[in-house]
Amino acid sequence: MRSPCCEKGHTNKGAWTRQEDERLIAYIRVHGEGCWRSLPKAAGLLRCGKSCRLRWINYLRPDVKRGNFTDEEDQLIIKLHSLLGNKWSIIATRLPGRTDNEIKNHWNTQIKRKLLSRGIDPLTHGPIHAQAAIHSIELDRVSSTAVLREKHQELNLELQISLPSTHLDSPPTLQKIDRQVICFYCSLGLQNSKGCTCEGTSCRSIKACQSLST
DNA sequence: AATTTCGACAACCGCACCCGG
DNA sequence: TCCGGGTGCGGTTGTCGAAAT
Repeated sequence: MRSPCCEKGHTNKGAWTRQEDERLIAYIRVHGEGCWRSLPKAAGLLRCGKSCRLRWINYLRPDVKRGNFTDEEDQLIIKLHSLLGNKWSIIATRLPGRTDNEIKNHWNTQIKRKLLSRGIDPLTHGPIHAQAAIHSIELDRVSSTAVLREKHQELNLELQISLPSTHLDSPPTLQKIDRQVICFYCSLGLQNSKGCTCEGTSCRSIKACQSLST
């Protein structure tokens, strides 16, 4: 059994106070980020390490951009979400100053609604009426799975999460740039990401990925 | 003016992954 | 190779202020 990340009985919860914020900022200014587990005690905070990390990353970090999202940012989020799904941390790396939590909240409260109002399914990024078609087909118990498959093909639904048209001639996660095959994640500048498939390809080294992605 | 509803966002929780021993 | 601690991620909940009734 894993020990809990903190002694719940001795930690504060809920909104952070100004004093707590100041303590955390002061501590990280001196000691830097890291070792979140021991940070609260060292900084004199009655908080769990996770809570400190979250507070710092999402709110106190000096490079956090606050304020409304621009249309350009919205478009980028929609585009990245259509490619990556709910990989908020990866999406956040493409929006300087924005945190994964902020983007996730913005998606759930605003972008989702915006897409729905345009008749676009926020999950598939395809038209909503096509989703309804799929649903009705799936409910059709009389049909065999083979028939279902046939129907899906007939519908030619544009519901697959696919690469932008410029990448359509490439396999799902790989695309060709300058005649070298690099993985899709690296092409987005996401070397080191979990989805990176460069392992075992001509783009094996991170250096290679970085030089190709720039 | 009081109450209710809704939206935005901060924070929490549990799980999975990574890495060192 | 396995195990356990630390950390990060994504889903969910809680809270608070604004708008509506």
